[in-house]
Amino acid sequence: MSHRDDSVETIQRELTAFARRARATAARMHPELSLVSFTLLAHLEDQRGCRATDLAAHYLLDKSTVSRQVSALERLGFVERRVDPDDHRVQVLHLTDEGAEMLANVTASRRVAFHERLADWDEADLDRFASYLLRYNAAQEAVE
Amino acid sequence: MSHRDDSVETIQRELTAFARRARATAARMHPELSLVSFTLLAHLEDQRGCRATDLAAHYLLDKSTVSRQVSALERLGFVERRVDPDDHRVQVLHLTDEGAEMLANVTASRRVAFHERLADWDEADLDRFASYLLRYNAAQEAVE
DNA sequence: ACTTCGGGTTGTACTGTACAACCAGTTGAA
DNA sequence: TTCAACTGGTTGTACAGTACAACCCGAAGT
Repeated sequence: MSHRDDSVETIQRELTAFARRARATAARMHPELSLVSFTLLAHLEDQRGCRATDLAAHYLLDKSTVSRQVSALERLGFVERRVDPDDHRVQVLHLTDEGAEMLANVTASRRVAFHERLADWDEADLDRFASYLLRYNAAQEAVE
Repeated sequence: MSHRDDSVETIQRELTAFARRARATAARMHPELSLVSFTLLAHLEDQRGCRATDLAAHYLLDKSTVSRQVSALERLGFVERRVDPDDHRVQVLHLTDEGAEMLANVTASRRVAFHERLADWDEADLDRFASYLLRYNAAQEAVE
């Protein structure tokens, strides 16, 4: 097996290991906000509101899944819906103040965790690692 | 925000994005073998058999979860249990021939997928990406 | 011999997910 | 202008994966 194959094998194995663990780790760290909910809230913040359909398309989720997730987030008071006056079918979703606050808390503690894990990396390595992940995910997105 | 913070932020975001997608992608690619089942089978192959408890410890899963996963894999004919003659409580799990074959098939097609995704990477980048992932996961394991 | 320990299973409950059927607005074409 | 097709969203249903707690059984140490 070539060195190249070897590297691909390692990348495959390690990314898989990471994926397997990620949800459980997130759940342990933030029992109050699942990885998916967190992601959806972050997207809402990022986009300053969007439609449920947009979330579904962006994250490759079924619209029913998004509908239920959003309902849960609404029940928790983290999200509110505003009917679009131009098209009464659509509900534009927005973060509430509580949602924004919760998101900020979770983001902050995630940030701390990541910083700890990466504390002994030098800046050049961090930079390269980040760019590799971006490149990998961009390629992934392109084929899905 | 420093360049360092920026890189950490990106790493966090991209790893999270990857994790979110991994299960769904795996399920689409291999409806016959979930990411978890695949991982368990791979571990069995790697270790040439082990106990359910070992799987639970290694993957931070509850023993009941492993018990059910293993039952499913046994029903599918991919795994067999052999009672340990020295301790009648323990069942040593082994891949069956069908299990090994299925694992080989899935491994092969996963390998192809990863090779495609990484086709235009040069060898030095692959090598560094692999080593970064190893380093990251090793650090992660240490704290869990 | 009795207690405690360790490996494993079962009951139960919850989350995340998909698919299909549906409802309610919107839009375009006959 | 009306009706069919489309679009955004919800609900019914089903399933995988997971955890926790209660339990069973065999092993080990006192």
